[in-house]
Amino acid sequence: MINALTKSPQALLYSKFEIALADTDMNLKEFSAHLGLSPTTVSRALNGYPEVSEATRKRVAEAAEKLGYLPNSRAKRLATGRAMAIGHILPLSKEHEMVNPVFSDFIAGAGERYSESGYDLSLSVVRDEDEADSYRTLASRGNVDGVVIHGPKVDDARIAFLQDLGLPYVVHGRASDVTADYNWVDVNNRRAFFRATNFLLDLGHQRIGLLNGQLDMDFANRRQGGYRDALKARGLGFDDALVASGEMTETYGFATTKAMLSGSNPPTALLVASIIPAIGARRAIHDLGLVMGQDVSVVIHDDDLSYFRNDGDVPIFTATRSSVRDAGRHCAEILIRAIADPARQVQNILLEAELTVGQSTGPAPSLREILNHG
Amino acid sequence: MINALTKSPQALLYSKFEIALADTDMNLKEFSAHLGLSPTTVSRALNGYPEVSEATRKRVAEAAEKLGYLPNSRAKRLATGRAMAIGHILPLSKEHEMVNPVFSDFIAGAGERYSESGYDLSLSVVRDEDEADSYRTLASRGNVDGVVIHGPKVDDARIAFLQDLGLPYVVHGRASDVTADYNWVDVNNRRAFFRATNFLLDLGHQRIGLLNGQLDMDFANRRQGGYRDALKARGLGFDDALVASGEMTETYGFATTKAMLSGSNPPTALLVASIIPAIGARRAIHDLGLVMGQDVSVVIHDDDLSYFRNDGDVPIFTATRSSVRDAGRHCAEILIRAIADPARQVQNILLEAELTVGQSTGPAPSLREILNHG
DNA sequence: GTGAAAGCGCTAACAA
DNA sequence: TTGTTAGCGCTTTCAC
Repeated sequence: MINALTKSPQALLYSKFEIALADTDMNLKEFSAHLGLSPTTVSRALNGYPEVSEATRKRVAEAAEKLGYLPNSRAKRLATGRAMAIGHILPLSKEHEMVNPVFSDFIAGAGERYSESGYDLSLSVVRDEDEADSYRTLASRGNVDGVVIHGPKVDDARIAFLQDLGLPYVVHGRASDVTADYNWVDVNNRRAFFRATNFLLDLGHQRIGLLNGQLDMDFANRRQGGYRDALKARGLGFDDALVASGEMTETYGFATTKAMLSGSNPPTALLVASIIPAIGARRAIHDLGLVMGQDVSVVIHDDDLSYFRNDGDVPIFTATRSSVRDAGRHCAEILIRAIADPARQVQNILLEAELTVGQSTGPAPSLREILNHG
Repeated sequence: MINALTKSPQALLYSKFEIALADTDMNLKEFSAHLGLSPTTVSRALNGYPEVSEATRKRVAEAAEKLGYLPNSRAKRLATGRAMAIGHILPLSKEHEMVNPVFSDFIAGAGERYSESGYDLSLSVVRDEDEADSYRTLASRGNVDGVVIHGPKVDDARIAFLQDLGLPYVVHGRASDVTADYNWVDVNNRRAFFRATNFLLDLGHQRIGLLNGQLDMDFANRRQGGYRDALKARGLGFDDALVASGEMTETYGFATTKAMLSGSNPPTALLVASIIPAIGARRAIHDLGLVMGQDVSVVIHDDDLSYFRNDGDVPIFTATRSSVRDAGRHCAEILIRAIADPARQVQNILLEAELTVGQSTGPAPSLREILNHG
């Protein structure tokens, strides 16, 4: 097990890393000479080509393992013409420097899938205004074989752009105003908010405030649609004073909640689109001397509460709990297939959100009951 | 400005992307032939070699711009033997699937620096137990020129391992038990918690609860040291019942706070190591019928509150506010230099934390005053 | 100041 | 089933 070839005594202390280091880096030519085979045969054996005899393949695999031979990926990439990397572009605007935490989870899901297929995940952080250039450069220099589009706007320009570029892509989310067919993976935001609104309507609320994200973002737009549809289905109108949209920060939640509840005809319930502004909302309610879950009912939606894991003992409502990580995995899968077969039909995945606490159908439970996990 | 070479009519609609697409991908041979120069000269011109005449350099640069010639990075990487990529490994353990949101900000900072120097950021998500293998593979296949170590443990094994591997690296944080010299960028966690504790001591508190992270993590260990030192300096002992450590979730903050405040000799103040458990702590205080900032003083530490931006109108205390993004930038800088000059002396950067609300020195303000931003 | 030629380490036609 | 040969698109000696 332990092989102290080039290891320092210190490194030997750590069980987790007690594996022999490769002697010295070796290339295919040397490795194949060592085996008395041609580089071609060895390459074929290692890459699973069918024309290699099983005996040879086994011998090669064992020797590679034993000698620690790993093909140089730079050479492989040049020879095959494939980058073996997927690009994720993280645009950073000057106004909101904030990075969406959900991004981490998505990346984690996609990353797992990539490594199964030997793809690298190439992350570029670029200013908003340089985004187009980045895609072009990525494609032109052959740095990536495909990209994932994050945070699509309602009329996102990147889709047409990448289509023209001929670079395979998947959209995490959708762009409602783009009519073309393209690969996407999205959560059913409309339905999630429809149900969350219904949940509050079932409790008897008539005036429900909505704390939404920025409306140029497609997901926020769809969420508002779900909210509006639920009200409409009960014959209730859409009151502008009860609908806010903005960047989802704690400050936003605080200010908006305070303003709504201090208004002339305040809402009796709030539907908050993310846990972050909900923190601010909770504070605002408290500051006004009101009690959450009594004076004001609150339903929180969040795409992924894993970080805020509450194990059911914290009475915040989760209108939906869809796994962002799953979305990442799906995007990766679709993209890997699209790269392998560019003529492939586009694929769309619509993930349904879960209602984790309470039910939006059946007899309406009292808010107190739900707060006590009834 | 607008050049519709190969663009679809649809793409033309979007002003942000109204730049001509490169005709078709062109290689150095074609490009240099087009210029009536040898590939060698063109390569030299583009890479800033001194022996090229200014006239030629200018002509080449302009033609490259005009024709949209970009060198193929796969070929470049093979020829130079450099990956032009930095690896970040994101270990994912089975128990806590959670991805640290701070990671996003760090990555953003580092990424900006990387792109200035043409480096890619290669992000690998691997299971905890495969981490060593990942480093080895990354190095051996030549996928990256260096790596950043995240979340070091007190006696982190990766440092010795990478040292043996000969792969340049920087540690984001430190490993207290590792005596060797190595590149690191860290925040002065000890001092931050020393000051935060003093802040509460100055307000007259004698029993201060600490909600800390997992103690095998180096940063948590140092934080506890700062807390302990502050108490010691006032002749106060360390009460085990007042010190908790665990994964920083909302649940943890809720349960720990409830337990501490329900104890026989409860604390009058809490020092919470992150905003996430602080959300749970706030709830627990409220559940017990206590008022935060009156019955219990709370100081929150957080490495980066940018996401929870409170603009000073939300009375949570920020004991420190160091920019994780800056740390990322520094790490990138050090690593890029280390790659360029492997014989370079190690570099260490210790960032000081800021106290953004209140002061830990001078006359102690009343808690009410501070809550009202006095 | 410029060019010709030989790699970088692999893959993939084409032969055998 | 295995080997020979010619690239992939750059960089980089070495010669002019």
